[in-house]
Amino acid sequence: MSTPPLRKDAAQNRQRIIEVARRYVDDGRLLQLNDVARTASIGVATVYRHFPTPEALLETVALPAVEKLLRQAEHALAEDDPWTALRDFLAAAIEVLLTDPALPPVFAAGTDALEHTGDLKRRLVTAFAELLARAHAAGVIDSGVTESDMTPLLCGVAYAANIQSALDPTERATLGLRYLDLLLTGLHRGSVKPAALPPSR
Amino acid sequence: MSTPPLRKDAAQNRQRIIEVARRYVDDGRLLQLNDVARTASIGVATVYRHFPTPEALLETVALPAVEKLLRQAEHALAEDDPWTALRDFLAAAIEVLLTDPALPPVFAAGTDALEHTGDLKRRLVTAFAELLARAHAAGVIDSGVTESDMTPLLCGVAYAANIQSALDPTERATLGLRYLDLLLTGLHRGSVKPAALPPSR
DNA sequence: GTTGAAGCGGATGACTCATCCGCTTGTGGT
DNA sequence: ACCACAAGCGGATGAGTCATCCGCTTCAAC
Repeated sequence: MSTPPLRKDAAQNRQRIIEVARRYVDDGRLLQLNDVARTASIGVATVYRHFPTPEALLETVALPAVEKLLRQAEHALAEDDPWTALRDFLAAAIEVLLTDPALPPVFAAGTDALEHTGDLKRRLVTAFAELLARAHAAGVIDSGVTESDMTPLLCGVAYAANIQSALDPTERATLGLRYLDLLLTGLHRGSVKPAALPPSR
Repeated sequence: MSTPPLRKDAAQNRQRIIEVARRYVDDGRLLQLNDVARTASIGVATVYRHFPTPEALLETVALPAVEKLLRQAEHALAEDDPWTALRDFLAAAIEVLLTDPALPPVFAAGTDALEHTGDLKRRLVTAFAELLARAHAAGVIDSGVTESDMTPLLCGVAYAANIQSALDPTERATLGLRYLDLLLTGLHRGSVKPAALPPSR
């Protein structure tokens, strides 16, 4: 189960591959393993050994962002008001989803389809479920909405904002937050209209 | 501008190609022009002549569905209550989007990127904008939502429902309607909660 | 320094893509 | 009925991508 530590040169190569891939993703270029190998001046086989498929590589590229999000989820769990906690976390998630092009595919994939991120994402989903459960307990959210609805809905919001491909990433993030606001209004239950999201941060 | 009518055999081939492609789409197979050609027992070049790219073919496959939707939009314009009209049309759209796998790409593409459907889709968007304008005029909808938000939001809802890939198409359509309901609640403005969608057409 | 395991790389065969061009067929004119 | 020719056909083919295999190199434990 546990992999023995990588040889020094191997670890270096792996790192290099990830860096190059990150540039590809940021530039919106298609991740092609042969191509990445050439750019990194590394043998094709080496790349394939570390990452059998483009998806696996993408996943690894996305990993830091998932970690960051997980920290934010845990931070949100410290917040007192369940609605604020949920809302702020969702906003953070949307922002990251729209800022880092590596993330949406990871989010859209089923937890178990993920080789490298699976565990991490499961933890994220758990924290997420907890936030949702608290909101439910407080009665501030539509009771028909389950935990398994949240990831798809989040991806849907991100997807919607991403369709406006003419916009630059920042504008798209803003749009995404606006769409999230719409969704949140739909989700919210309670006597008062939920406060709109703060201007962004 | 106007193309001279196709030779009889050519028209036949074209039709055959579309039929085969339709099967591909319905089965969720990837549309590969060479592949379609082989299945249809038609030369590759013939396929490429009629449809230079898989997208063009897909678009043509989607055409009847777009037409159907356009009719529904026009039908909705006959409805008295602006909110009901908008809501019912959106529900119909979601249902079609989730039922016919050829449609989402066409909807997600910019109106002008479409070779064969462009005109039709523009008409659809126009009817759509009219429905939205009426809702705005009646003050039953969030004033910040513009016509150009609607297609993305619709695609987002469809996308969200489609992520649950384990579900069969019918269940996914139901889920999509539920998500649409959430969105509609977010969109709606007025003293009373909007009536939920009827149980499905 | 030696040794064997871990890792490397690029040549290569399988496969997909889309074009080109010599041949066939439908059609409009006589 | 026949002809002429434009419209259309098809598949062979070159360009390009993908992923594997295996002989060679390098690391690190002793």
